[in-house]
Amino acid sequence: MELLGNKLVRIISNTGEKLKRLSGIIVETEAYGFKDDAASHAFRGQTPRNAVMFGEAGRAYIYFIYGNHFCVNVSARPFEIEAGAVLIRALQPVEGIKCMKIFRKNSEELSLTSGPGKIGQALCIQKSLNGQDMTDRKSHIHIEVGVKPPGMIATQRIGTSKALDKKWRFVSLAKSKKGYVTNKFSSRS
DNA sequence: TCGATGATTGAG
DNA sequence: TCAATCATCGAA
Repeated sequence: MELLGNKLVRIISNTGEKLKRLSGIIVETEAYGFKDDAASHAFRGQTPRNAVMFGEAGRAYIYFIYGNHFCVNVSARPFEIEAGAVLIRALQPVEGIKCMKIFRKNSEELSLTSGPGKIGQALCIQKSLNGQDMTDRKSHIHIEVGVKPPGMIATQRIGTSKALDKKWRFVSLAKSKKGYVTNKFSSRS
């Protein structure tokens, strides 16, 4: 996927002190489409929550799930009419690791951002970031272009029971071996 | 309005 | 294997 290897950057301004910069290399993503994709939030049409998926590409789509977790997406539309987004599932932490550990309550580096909800915690993601332009380096959450990893593989998606035939989960093979990505490769039948 | 549910995580 | 936990959505 296009996003793999790029850097997700989160800038936080707390207590009026200098801006803190948290970032990580994107090592795992999942794509979600429109009406042909039953697992997508956009499947049933546009709602206030998924409006970003129908808007301009390159925006942040932040949503709250399971009562506890924030997930980060980048809106993307493969073709004019469609809606869609790419869920960022895992990062390799780069900047502000110490800070992330605080947000994540002192966990190990490998498990800091190895899951969608964990990224939400580690990067202090809030709903107010929804709709931010992620192509603008001034945004408090944005993408910086990096180097594409050599080995990328596509697998079945995780965490949803719908449209399992679509192999739209993309991971960087090298990073997955190091343990930076979610480790549920086999789903229970 | 009300009830079901989910692109998850962490503990048991 | 299972509970936590709540915003969102669709049906009533």
